[in-house]
Amino acid sequence: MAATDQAETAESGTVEGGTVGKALDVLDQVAAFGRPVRFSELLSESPYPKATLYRFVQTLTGLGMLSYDPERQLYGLGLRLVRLAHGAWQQSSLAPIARTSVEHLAEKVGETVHLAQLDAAQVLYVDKRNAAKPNEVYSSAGKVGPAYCTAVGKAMLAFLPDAERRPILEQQSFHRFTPATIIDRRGLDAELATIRGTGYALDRQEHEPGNICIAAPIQTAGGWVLGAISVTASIERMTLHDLEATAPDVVAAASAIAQSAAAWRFPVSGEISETEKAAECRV
Amino acid sequence: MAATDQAETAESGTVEGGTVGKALDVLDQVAAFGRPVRFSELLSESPYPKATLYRFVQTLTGLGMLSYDPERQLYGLGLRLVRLAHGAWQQSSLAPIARTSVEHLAEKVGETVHLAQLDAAQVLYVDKRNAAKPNEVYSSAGKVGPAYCTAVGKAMLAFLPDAERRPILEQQSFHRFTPATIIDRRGLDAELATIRGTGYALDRQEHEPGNICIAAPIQTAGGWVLGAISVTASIERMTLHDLEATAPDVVAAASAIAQSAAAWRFPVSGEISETEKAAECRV
DNA sequence: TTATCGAGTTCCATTATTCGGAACTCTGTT
DNA sequence: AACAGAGTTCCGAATAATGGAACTCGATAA
Repeated sequence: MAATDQAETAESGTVEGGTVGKALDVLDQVAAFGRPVRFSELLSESPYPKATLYRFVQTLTGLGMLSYDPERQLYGLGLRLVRLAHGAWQQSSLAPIARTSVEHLAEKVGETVHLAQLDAAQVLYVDKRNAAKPNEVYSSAGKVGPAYCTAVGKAMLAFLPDAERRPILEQQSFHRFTPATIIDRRGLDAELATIRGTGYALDRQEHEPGNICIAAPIQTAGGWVLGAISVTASIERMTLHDLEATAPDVVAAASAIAQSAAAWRFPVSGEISETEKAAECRV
Repeated sequence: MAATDQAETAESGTVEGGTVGKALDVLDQVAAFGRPVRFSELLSESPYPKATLYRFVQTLTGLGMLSYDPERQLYGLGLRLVRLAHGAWQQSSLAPIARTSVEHLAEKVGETVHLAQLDAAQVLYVDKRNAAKPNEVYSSAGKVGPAYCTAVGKAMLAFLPDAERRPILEQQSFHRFTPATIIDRRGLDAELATIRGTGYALDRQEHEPGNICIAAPIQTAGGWVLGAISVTASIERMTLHDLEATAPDVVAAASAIAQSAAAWRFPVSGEISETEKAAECRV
């Protein structure tokens, strides 16, 4: 479940000594509860002494990063985060660039499509499209999942340069979600090699019983992994074999996104040409 | 457009002396650009000296709040924000609670429905549903807009207690977006009084030319303003009169949401017993 | 080739902020 | 009336942030 997934790698507590890092740890902690919390609840799980934690919580509340309900004395994540995340989603995620491709794929295969990126050893879903009931987008954007047992996660891991993959693998907790979950490094290494061979990754009910997925990595021309796109199906409606038949579509979607990304990134830094100057002059 | 809206009240620079506040100011600054930025661009608009700003940017990048593209030397908002915002949206926004009502309303009136809350003197859109093309949800969640010239903003302002409304009004910049925009305090006060009379607010192309809206506040039994829900239409498809005919539906949706919210807030914390119930009634 | 310039980065003594133990205030309980 | 536990405030000590200045690196000019 979501709560379990989150707890998995959440403990990688910031190695940062700074005040800002500590404050963000507190935010993460509130997020980990998944519901508004009492001060004492936080305190009991916090490495900080009462007065210190209290100050943090006060500061964060004052800054809008936490919300506070004085009635019930409950702290929750603040709306300012939603505002900031909107920008993050637009600027740093593949979602806006990939939107058309995601929709295309969803319509073509008639199943749920996910777009994901790596964030600190975890899979972060940044977009989702369900052909049948095309809603609930936000319900998924921002969710996190394990990298070692999801199709998107394995697709990304497989094509990562060794130097980057190693530290990420070391942070995985290898929890057995289902009987099919790969829970040892050796097994995963083999799986990743296979994926490198075929060009796409499969999730054979490794994360959630009854759910199978196929995913392809989104890579720049230079081989840099930007993210992954996947199709999810229920075993009640599709066999793994059926799903594998969509591989060409998934791979095609992934490379279409990669191309859009390349086109998008080019003019970004290009020494701010005339076009951008005009737009920028007046603020 | 969006950039303008944001710039309006964004300058309310944190009055906080703390390090965390300053770091968040930097985040806001990056957000204000609306695109990845060079260090020097930030520096030129920052109150901090080079070394200080540099350290902030380094820290934030290390913490995942900013992303950095070494290739092009550009900083953007980081994906960690997306992760946190997911929690914020679920915990602190009305969106999950209101979802059914929002969809209901969208289907009934066949136009775009917005759900908004107040965040630091600005309107923050937390959900959206377009009956025609039921997508693009995230494209709207997290967006901000002016409070004084949107239907949702005015609906909330009108029903806020005096003590809360006053400081918010003082932070408004009263920019004239269209000829219909109300740009003086007196005019706005009169408008708010009218809204208190009718129970709903109208936007007569005050923010965007060609767009009209109707909104109702979402209030607890005790009169606390939680947010607002609105219907947006284009003048090409609907007259203001047509739109006003939906008022009962909008108001009904708002009160349905308020009721769900009340029900939701009760069982929130496990060990709250009889003692706190009394406090609740008095809101 | 060498000088120049600006962007980005590092250093470190000074300064201001954060830290956290302990004491205090409420509110509800024994 | 005494107690208990959550939440809050205080203040000297400990720590982290500050920012001027110096340095590196590329690119452009002389």
